[in-house]
Amino acid sequence: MTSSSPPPALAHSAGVAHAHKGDGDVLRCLVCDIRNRSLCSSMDEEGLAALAHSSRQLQLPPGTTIVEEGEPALAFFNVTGGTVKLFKSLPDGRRQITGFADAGQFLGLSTAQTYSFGAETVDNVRLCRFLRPQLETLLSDYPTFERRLLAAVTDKLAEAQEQMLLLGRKTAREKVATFLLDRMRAYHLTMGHTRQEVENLASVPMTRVDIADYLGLTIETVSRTISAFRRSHLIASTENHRIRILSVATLLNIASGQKPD
Amino acid sequence: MTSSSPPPALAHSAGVAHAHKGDGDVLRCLVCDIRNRSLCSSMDEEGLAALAHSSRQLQLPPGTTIVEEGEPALAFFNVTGGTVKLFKSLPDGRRQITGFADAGQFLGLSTAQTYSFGAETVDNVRLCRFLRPQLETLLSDYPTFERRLLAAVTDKLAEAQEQMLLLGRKTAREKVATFLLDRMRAYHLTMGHTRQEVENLASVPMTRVDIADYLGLTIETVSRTISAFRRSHLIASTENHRIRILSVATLLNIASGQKPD
DNA sequence: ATGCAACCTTGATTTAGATCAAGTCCGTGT
DNA sequence: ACACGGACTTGATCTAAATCAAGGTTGCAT
Repeated sequence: MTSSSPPPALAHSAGVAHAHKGDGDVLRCLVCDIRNRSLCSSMDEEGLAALAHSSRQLQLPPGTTIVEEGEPALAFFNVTGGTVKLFKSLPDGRRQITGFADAGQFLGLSTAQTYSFGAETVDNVRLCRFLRPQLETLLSDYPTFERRLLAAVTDKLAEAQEQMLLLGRKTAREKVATFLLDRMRAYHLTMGHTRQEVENLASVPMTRVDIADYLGLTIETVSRTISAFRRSHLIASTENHRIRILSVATLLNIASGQKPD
Repeated sequence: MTSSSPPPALAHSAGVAHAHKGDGDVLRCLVCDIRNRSLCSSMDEEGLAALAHSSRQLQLPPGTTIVEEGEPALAFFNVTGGTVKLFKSLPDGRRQITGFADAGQFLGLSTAQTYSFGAETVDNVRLCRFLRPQLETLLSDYPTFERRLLAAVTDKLAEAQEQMLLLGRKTAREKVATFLLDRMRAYHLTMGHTRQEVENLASVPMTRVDIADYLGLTIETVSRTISAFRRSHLIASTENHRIRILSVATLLNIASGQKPD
């Protein structure tokens, strides 16, 4: 089983310290470059002003705690840059990362009074924070926004089901192949569709520990499997947490459970 | 890896054949006994009439296919009796059951044009079927219903994250203990809270194959683990797919990852 | 009441991935 | 330039759960 070292755990207040003023700039959401890949695409110009008014923008360094398991669920977040990991832990430190939220994804929804999961930045992260009462006002005032959120949560649920299939029934090899393809898709989504066929890059800002805790493996198995893919020329490492995928088709076959290599 | 034999796979039409007329009885939802444990609790009397008008009630025998992976997502369902299993499969037949939907639970939400999962009855199931356009009308006409659905999907997502922790990081023993406690809670929820402390029963209508495919184990490991619990007097088998839990506290300890037995 | 088929249990053996154990690589600060 | 620490890789060994292999139980249909 894998555990992570105790996180730096900056409190909410630390995030607030980094917060932009945000009171005057009704334009913030209007000029947001990833708006159309997020919930906010459901808003007209007036709605965007309301969003800007209801939220504060935070800029957080790697390893910052955003949400702590069991703490009161006070806020909802929209990631506008970087990557966040969401996780659940067992008392002895075993940890399962339940997802990575890249730019355009939301996090922090809860019907309970407390969060049932933790969230921490992987790299430098920008996000918009909505306090719960403000979010609820938005949902009531903008039915298209609420409908969009319902669709987004529904998609997250389908993703979670796919991940359950991976965790319960895929081999280490299949898990890693699936992960790399997912990270390629994440990269294409956030970078826009510029030259995606030419590049086939996957962004992997997280450590081996995080990957292992996401796939239900150990870091050694993740490392060995990636090495094996590299030896087979299915992938090639590049600079800076990037992996180039040399054979998408083969990796797709592996990821979906076909025999061949 | 585990696979299931090809299911009987009655088509939608089979379900329709069993359908009640439903056109006249505006009272159906009003008199529904599990209404308050479901989405429908968000509706006033007028809304309940609208629900009855928008849905058809189906009665399906064990092993009936409700939703087929990859088929057009035409309907949404509310389970009013019995237990449904939801699953995803790999091409070679490996299967992961992503959840069991007992009375009061919904299934069939999808933003995609097709279902990304399959659903099949475990025992005798009663459910209400809403076609997509009808569901969308209801969501638009009854904001409290939509809000309730959002909350329900959010809860399902939290459940899915809990299951990812189980699949990725729990031992066989911990998985089975968690499952038994979950089934006890499911039983208490559907049976009302009559004498729950006295009884401590879990309803387990599904086969070992289903349990194994839900927990990411083999049937042999599930069987051995349940036998071991019985030998340790943590549980006792009773008649008819019921298991009596003799030591909830110990099982809770095991389920949450503490060492002892 | 008997026979079949599906389901479940138990035992023996194997194996994928975990654990244990060194290293290597790389970026940062001095 | 160098050494310190964190992240990663690679190899050797171990083990929890899978696989293989019989039986046993149960319930239903004749």
